Amino acid sequence: MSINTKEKILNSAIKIFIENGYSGARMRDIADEAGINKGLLHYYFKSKNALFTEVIKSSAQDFFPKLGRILHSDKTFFEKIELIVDEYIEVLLKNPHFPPFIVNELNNNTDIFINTLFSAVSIPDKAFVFSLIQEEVSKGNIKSVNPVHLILDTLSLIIYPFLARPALKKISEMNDEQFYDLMRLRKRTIVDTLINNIKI
Amino acid sequence: MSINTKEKILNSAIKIFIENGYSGARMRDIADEAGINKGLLHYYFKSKNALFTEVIKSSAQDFFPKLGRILHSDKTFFEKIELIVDEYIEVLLKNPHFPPFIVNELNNNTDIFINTLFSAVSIPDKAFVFSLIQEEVSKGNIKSVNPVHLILDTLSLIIYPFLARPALKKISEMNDEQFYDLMRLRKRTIVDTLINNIKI
DNA sequence: GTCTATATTCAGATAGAC
DNA sequence: GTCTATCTGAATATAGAC
Repeated sequence: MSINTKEKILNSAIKIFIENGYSGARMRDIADEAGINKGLLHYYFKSKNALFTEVIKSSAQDFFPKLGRILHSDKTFFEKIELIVDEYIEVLLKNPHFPPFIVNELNNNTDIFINTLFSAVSIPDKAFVFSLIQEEVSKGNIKSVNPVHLILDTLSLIIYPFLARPALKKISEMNDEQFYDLMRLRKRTIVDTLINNIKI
Repeated sequence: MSINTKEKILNSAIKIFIENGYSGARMRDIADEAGINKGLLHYYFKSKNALFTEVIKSSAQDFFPKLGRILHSDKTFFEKIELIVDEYIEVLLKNPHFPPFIVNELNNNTDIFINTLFSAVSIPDKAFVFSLIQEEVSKGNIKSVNPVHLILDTLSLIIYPFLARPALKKISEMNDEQFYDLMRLRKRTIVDTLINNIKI
């Protein structure tokens, strides 16, 4: 069945690319993972590059739309922070290989990668996020902060542990389950750190 | 001159490996960068892998020893935090490609990479860092915190912007110089965030 | 649509002249 | 020590049978 096979290839490609990066992933492995042969792979996707583009588009769908919905919701500012931390970490726990994949491609293939990403999903608008923060400042709800730093703080605290995960596991002699537990506990810690830093 | 050539190769290799990662780096490019040919490259370094090992050893020397010296110094706890943030960011500003390089190799080649790293440089001892933090807690100088989270907070805030650098530059329409200025200002922000979070 | 077999390309490694 | 030329192997991509 045509559609089924294409789906199967795409899912296998997501897995292999995300685990190994572009240059580390082999068409051979993707074909094996999908239970088909290399020829058929090229029948559905003209080239490795074309397949990769589809993978970026498809996998990024899980991440950014959710973020946008929270930012545009009618929750309070502090509730939004809490929701972002909670949901982002949950998504990453389900896709722990995603952050290193993004970092790697972003740094090795910047322009192509960013353009593909931007054309595939809607990234929350910078100006909108800035205005959200500045509004809270002028209302006197939070300290006067540079929005760039607040955004960087938030992303850093959430994402970094997933990038350092192999080192963290090795040094702390953790298994996957223990890493999982640590990150779920860390949600509270991150929210506290962020709020401690901006509350009046 | 033998020694000079070997040095030249090593410096070129550091540059090429760090910019492109292991699988992205080509022996051809390293030879070109060093102004020699591939044959000579293999004369000095038996294989790509052997050369890579030397690169890891050599480049990691800049990072970890400095950290250890600060931790073992006789400064106060808060001064140590300030020094670590300051010096770490300075080193990274001089080597902005280093964090994505480490993250990539760490995630694609975990065991070999970590073993090579540990054999090359002395990473600050986990137990020692923990005891530093716990001592401050029992002295009543800082809140009772889980050392793992404090260490993760610190590393996250310092390192993450260098991993997201290409995206940050693109979204904020920054050039290298502006990124540099942002990170120098950010030192103060990071220290404040960390201390805000642990002070009594 | 799916397969096998083959062509092509490219990077790592070696051999051998100077 | 340094070079050029060549070998080998691996991975992407294509051709063509079924």
